[in-house]
Amino acid sequence: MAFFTWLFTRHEGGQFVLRTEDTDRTRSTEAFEAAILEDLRWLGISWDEGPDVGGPVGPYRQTERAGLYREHAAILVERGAAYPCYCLPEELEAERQRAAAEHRPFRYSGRCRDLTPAGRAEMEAAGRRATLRFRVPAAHGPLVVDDLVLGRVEFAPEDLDDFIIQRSDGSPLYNFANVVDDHTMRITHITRGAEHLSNTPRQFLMYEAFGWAQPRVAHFPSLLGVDRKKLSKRHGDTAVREYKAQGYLPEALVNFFALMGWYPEDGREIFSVEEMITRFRIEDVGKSGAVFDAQKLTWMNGVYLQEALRRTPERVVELVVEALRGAGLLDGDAGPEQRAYVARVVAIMGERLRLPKDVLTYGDFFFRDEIVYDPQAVRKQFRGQATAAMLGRLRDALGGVVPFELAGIEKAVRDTAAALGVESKDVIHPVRVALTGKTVGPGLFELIAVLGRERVLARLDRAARLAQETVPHGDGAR
RNA sequence: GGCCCCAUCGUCUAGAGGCCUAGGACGCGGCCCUCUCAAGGCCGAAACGGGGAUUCGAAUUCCCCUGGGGCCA
Repeated sequence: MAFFTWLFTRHEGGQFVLRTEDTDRTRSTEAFEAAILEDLRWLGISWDEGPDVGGPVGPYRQTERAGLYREHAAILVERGAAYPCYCLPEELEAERQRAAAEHRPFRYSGRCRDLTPAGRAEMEAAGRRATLRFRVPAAHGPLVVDDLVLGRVEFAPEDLDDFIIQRSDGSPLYNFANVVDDHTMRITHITRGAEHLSNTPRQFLMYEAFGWAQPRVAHFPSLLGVDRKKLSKRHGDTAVREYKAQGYLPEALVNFFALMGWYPEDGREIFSVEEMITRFRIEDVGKSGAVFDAQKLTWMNGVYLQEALRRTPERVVELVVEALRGAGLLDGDAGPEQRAYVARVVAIMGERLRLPKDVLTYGDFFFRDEIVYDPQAVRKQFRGQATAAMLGRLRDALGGVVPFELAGIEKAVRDTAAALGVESKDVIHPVRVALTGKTVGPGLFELIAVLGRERVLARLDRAARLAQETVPHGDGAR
């Protein structure tokens, strides 16, 4: 993906040229491009030239460069470095099948390589439309790729078949289009995924045919899914969208991506974009593909969410509002009042969040009129009449707390426990269940203050009735 | 199928001949702290794919195999 290219150019102080490679027309739409650019921007990845901002060597969309490719294909044909091939896909497929059946490697037969003008005319007359094939030179030394990440890699030219550079409809193939683009855009360093390594010798051959200097290349390790298969482009791109929608922070994503294949010398894992750029060294990039570990990403997001909480709590509030909306616990048009309420909630439980949606597991009760009692929690903390009585007492105590604030609330709870001759926690736990329906969540006193007297008293009442019905099991647990 | 790349805990990785009893991080388990959970602190389980070779000595170099991935089809 564009990520390492960005890191590399920013570190080296070069120009990052973004190009839309949409020769694979089946899945290329303007909307698709716009979405990708938007995601990159959201991640904080910036470029100096590209389809949206233009630049001196544009246009930056391959579909807008069709003429350029045709011109250059013509040059190769003129030089004899490429030739029209009239073989039909079905014929090629048949040859391939035959090769497989006879257990020998499939090579292009070269049938059209030395077609005479008369032979070509015959094919044309038969209504065949030609693709263009690149003629791999017969006697050529080893093709050496001196990769910035992988080191020296050699390919034997005789292993390369004459390959197609232009489809019969005149559209260019990826490999060819890239060579033309990279040269005409004066690209000095090609940085791309490792899956393109095998294309490199073919591209070098084309550079030679044109008489162009070869740029440096760097192949970064691929990102793998949990199945160890390479994350497809589509897959990876939609992933960013999904993480964004789930409330992941872009800085967490960027930090996480950086660690996929590259580690700073001192082993630190959390660093800012600035640090990342200054410390990034292409020679430290690993060679093996890395599996995307969603759990670690989530952990890292927690780290950044905590930082955001300290620095810009309103940003966390915004994220939490989105999560609540998504869960249907907040109106679509959360007004300032509701936001202020969410802010209070975030203030007392923000440190528990790794993802905005964690608000649902720790604090959904702040946003429900009817809270949901976790049966297990009820069974564990409610002891029939005794609990009901205790809740009633606390209700009365809380009813008299003025102002309804932390200190008074805590005193009321602890005094109730003392009056009952039990430990504070023996009151706190059942009360938490009574007010929230669960055994996990923010501190009880804080939560009571945020909930407010009215709701607290109502929930205590309701819980007392529930507790009464909850007869302790005779299982000897206590 | 041919060619190419890769190979350390489940995952991301440190390690560039002795510093390795293989280190860190996420995750996992335990303990502590504590009103619960989370966080935090401490502790723990967990890896050099296999076989040769070089060397006084190999995770580290070389070869083969195996496995995974990719490109071309």
